[in-house]
Amino acid sequence: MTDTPPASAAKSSTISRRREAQFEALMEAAEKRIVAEGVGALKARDLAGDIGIALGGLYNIVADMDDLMLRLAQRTMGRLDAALEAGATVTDEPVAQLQAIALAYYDFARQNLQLWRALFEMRLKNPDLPEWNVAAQLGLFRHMNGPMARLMPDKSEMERTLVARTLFAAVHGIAVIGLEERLIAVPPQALAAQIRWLVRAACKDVAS
Amino acid sequence: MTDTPPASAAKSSTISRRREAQFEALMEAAEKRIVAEGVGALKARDLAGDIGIALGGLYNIVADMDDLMLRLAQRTMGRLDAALEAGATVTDEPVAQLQAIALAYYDFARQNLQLWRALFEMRLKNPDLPEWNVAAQLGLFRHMNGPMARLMPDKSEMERTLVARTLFAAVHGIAVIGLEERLIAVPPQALAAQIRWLVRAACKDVAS
DNA sequence: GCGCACATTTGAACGACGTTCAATATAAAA
DNA sequence: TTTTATATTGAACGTCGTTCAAATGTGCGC
Repeated sequence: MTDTPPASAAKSSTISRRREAQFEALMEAAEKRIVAEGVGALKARDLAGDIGIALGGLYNIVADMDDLMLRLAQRTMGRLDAALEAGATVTDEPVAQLQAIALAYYDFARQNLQLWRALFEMRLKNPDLPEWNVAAQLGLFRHMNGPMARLMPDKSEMERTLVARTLFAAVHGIAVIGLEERLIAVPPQALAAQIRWLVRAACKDVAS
Repeated sequence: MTDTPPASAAKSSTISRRREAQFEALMEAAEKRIVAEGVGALKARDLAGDIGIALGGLYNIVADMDDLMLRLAQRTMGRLDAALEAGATVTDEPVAQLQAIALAYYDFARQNLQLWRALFEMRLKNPDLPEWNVAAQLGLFRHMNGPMARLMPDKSEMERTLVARTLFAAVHGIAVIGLEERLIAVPPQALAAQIRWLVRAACKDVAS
């Protein structure tokens, strides 16, 4: 039994229709619970009850809880990817584009707080992620390729991706610290302004 | 039984000498296990065995596992604070000082990877932290006050702390993403260069 | 309709976990 | 020594993810 990719478009035989429906119901139930109580509140028994199957039946839909969480992460990253895509297409000035992507990331995190948190807070028994999950993560950076190429046309691609990752990571850090409710809250608008400023400052310095 | 502050310097009566020694042994055993296997591998039974007491005896030393982890976090933050302090005193040029603090943070994270990770990865039953832990977190920012004041003398203090937090968060994000071994590794030296660059770029832009 | 092979679903049971608490051992006081 | 307070113990409890033999359901040739 190998690692099943998220969506196998191969055979839609009626046999697995039921399974797909169960899987979808499971995902939605899990997302509801995460949104309501955080990723730590995901319990096998609760989920089985939510979708009306016996406890053991969960393991016919997903391999285990780690698998469940990785699928959820995949969904969330899919939505995040769409949000970044939308952010990247509102303008075509490179700096403004990078700012829009950064703000789209922050807005997504804020409006999907628990699901976004679940991306990092899930503690898997097996520490190394399946390739399809790593690929989805790395795929998020692709939205920066365009503006980065126009911003630093003389630099090597390696250097560009390094800078892109640094920018992305910095914005991620600002979101993480800023949305941590255990510390003093900073107004969302002020945080957005900070993100805009940092991206602008970094771009100004790096423009070759 | 109220929340006990980390170090009560009040009475060092011989009565609690034993307890202090047990506490110290417990902390060291816990840190060893975290360093070796990560914070997820902390088990009450293992720790009790490590320091030679019965399982139930743990709850005479710490209130519960959450308490244990918060104490560990306090220790780690103490060391981190010292590392930042040391970084801040190698020069007195504001930008270089901020860069040094940022690099000290990154170096600490790299050289104390698992303990540093435990600061964020611990999942507590009770989500809100005790005041002494929040205070320790916020205290880490104080090393930036000096250089920030010299860098932006005309801005309000509120604005300065906001920028300081943004910078800190950005560096934190770079460390988090950079030290995540599940993604493609970036050489530590390159990451350090990125941190230096970002701090420099931000300071250049913000200098009033 | 009947019987048979196969797939799916079930829920009791298992081991690991954090936590509790009556029983026991140890130390202090009288 | 006897009595009282304190510290330690480890069996037991509830919760968790996971397993698996048994029960139930499904499709098919006759």
